[in-house]
Amino acid sequence: MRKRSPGLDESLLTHLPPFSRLERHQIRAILDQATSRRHDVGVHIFDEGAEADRFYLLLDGYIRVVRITPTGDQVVALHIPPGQLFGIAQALGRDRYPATAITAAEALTLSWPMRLWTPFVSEYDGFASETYATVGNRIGEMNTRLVEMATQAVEQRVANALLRLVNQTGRRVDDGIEIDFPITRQDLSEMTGTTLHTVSRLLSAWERDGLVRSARKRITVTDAHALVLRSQGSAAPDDTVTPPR
DNA sequence: ACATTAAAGTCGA
DNA sequence: TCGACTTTAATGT
Repeated sequence: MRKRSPGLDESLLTHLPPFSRLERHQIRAILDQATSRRHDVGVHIFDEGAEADRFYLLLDGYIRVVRITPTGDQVVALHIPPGQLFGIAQALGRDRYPATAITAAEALTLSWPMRLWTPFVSEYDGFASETYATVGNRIGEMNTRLVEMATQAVEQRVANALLRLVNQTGRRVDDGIEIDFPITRQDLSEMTGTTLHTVSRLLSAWERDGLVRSARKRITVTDAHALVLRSQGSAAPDDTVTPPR
């Protein structure tokens, strides 16, 4: 199941930001300490609150980072695309995972024991600065989502969530950009703090207007520009003043 | 403007 | 065929 990975090619890591400044023999050493693993879709790689014993690099697939409330409601915090580290509790000064990581699509990961985190940071040039940069980006994204939640109407939030997804995980297809992993109305509602019904109605309306095309678990944005307009909203929120033209 | 409830339709394993 | 997913409409706040 889980296997040692001396057979992995160094080129797997050479282009990725955390490792891009390293020598070949350094990457070899890193790979030799890694465990590689394939995960089916929908499995928990680690759970919120569990002891953070390993950190991970996503080679392929997608990870959904989720928090679960006592009543069982899920909130999707963010999605991790291939090439990024996750489960890096140590970088945040934690010894337990702050959220749950679930595969959004079949995934391939490398992982290392968390005790290697400190040596990696001190020995490998650029590792720390690059990983803190991605941590910063994630915090920035969560930050803008916080503002969206507080100020924007549901249609704008869902439009923004969709746009982020196509930007981060979109794949070009003939008639637009498709989200690269299966995603349901429920998932989208959990990302935007609304219900699956509202998401369904919005997607139906957008499909009628030719902005998106969707089948079950598949969403393609066919007119990103028009969707950007929806994400900015035409109607002003209750207590804001609409500036004159 | 949006959630909730209810019902029914559709798709895939 | 069954359950997961989706849609639609009616009604509530």
